[in-house]
Amino acid sequence: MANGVPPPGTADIFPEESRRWRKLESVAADVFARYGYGELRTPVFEYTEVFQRGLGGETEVVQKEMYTFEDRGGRSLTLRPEGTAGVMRALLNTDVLNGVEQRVYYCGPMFRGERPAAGRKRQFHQIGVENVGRVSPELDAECIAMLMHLLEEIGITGSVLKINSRGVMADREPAGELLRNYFAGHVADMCPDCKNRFERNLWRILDCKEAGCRQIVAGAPDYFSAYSAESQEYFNRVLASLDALGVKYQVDRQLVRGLDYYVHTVWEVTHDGLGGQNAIAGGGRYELFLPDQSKPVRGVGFAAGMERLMLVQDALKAAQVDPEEPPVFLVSLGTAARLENLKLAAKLRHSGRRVALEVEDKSMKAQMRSANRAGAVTVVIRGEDELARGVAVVKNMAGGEQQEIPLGELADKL
RNA sequence: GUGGCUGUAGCUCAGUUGGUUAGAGCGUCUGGUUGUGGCCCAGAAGGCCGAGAGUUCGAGUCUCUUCAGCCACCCCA
Repeated sequence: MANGVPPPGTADIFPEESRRWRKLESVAADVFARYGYGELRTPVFEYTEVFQRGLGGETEVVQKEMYTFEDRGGRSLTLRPEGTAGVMRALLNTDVLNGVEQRVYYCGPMFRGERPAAGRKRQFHQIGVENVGRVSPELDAECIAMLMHLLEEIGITGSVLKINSRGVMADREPAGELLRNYFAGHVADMCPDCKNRFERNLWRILDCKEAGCRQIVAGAPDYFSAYSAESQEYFNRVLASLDALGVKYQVDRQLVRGLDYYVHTVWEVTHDGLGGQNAIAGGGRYELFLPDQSKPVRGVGFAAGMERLMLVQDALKAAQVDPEEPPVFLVSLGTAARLENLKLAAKLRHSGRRVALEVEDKSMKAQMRSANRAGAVTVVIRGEDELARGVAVVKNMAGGEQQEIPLGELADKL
């Protein structure tokens, strides 16, 4: 079991790689800040009802992918499968229900009990934003534009934005009726999943990938025309705003998305070269009902899968990391020198420098090797002789030249 | 939940029709005379060959089981 292997669908991220994660997070934070978004950190688990009510009991995520457990107080808790519900729960402590705007972003681990595959982990990480309290097509467009802006800043090119409208809740019935009447005549030819969807989750038939179902879907009536005039106008204004912002999109009437809380605008950003999991980000406008609340929280937002973003960066050879400052390496000859170097290291570190040194008794050759491997640009060498004379030898690794520096001037020369 | 592929040193992998002490490259460590890295050379450490059972005189190699990983379906980010 615990043979250095983490549980299925989880991963250890070692320092070399976690630097990439930090870079991605910091670029995102920087971009979001320009749009007025601040970070909101919420717990990784919530009361189970938060997700059950928030995401809708019919969603597959809720039905079969949640990590739910009981705590010692007998409360049912769930590891968050997505970020929005918890953020909404937290924002109940603000005035969002009265229309006061909140702009927040989050990032961190999410948990879904799926079978792992390329770009799909059980503990995966999302970076997402929520704009809550206001309802406006321009806001939806700005949110989408911000997502595309982020992708641009992290070097992801060639992604495709697909967009659609789910209408408002009141549109579901008439539009759904139109689809139901049409699909009713084709149920016999559908895949087993879609036969089931026909009864329980009609709209999901639209994005079935089964060839037979897609053919049926291709002939489906234009449900958008069954939406209210307001819903149609809302969507058209989103598109107009995107045009104004120069954001390219494809209207895709088959785009439905798996979470039940979406209304009006929904979108998804895909990128090929990821294998089966080609969605790198998705979002939309939502009305989310929380336990004990009669009014829904209204907002718009998106989430991007961090692992997938990095996979795309890999494919594009666009990985970003901040260069590390090379350390000063202290070489010690003898225990007395080592003790002095330990003190010197502490002093330099307190003044902000990166310092590396060998603390085992090693030959000078071995220490120099370590210095080289550590990428040191300057090396400070001290032995009995230097100690006695109050100097240190400073060597430049690139050119190889070295000189003696009095201790008093040492800090300035490094 | 269903299917396919794969499990041999820290890493990437070889291991011939089953045959003695299991290999390479990279990495690590130590040397190549006094206190100097990268390149080169030499040497060393490091593996119950994923686990369990079976066939056999003999299994890294064959069979079964199991676990794990990857990939696909599904679902989604």
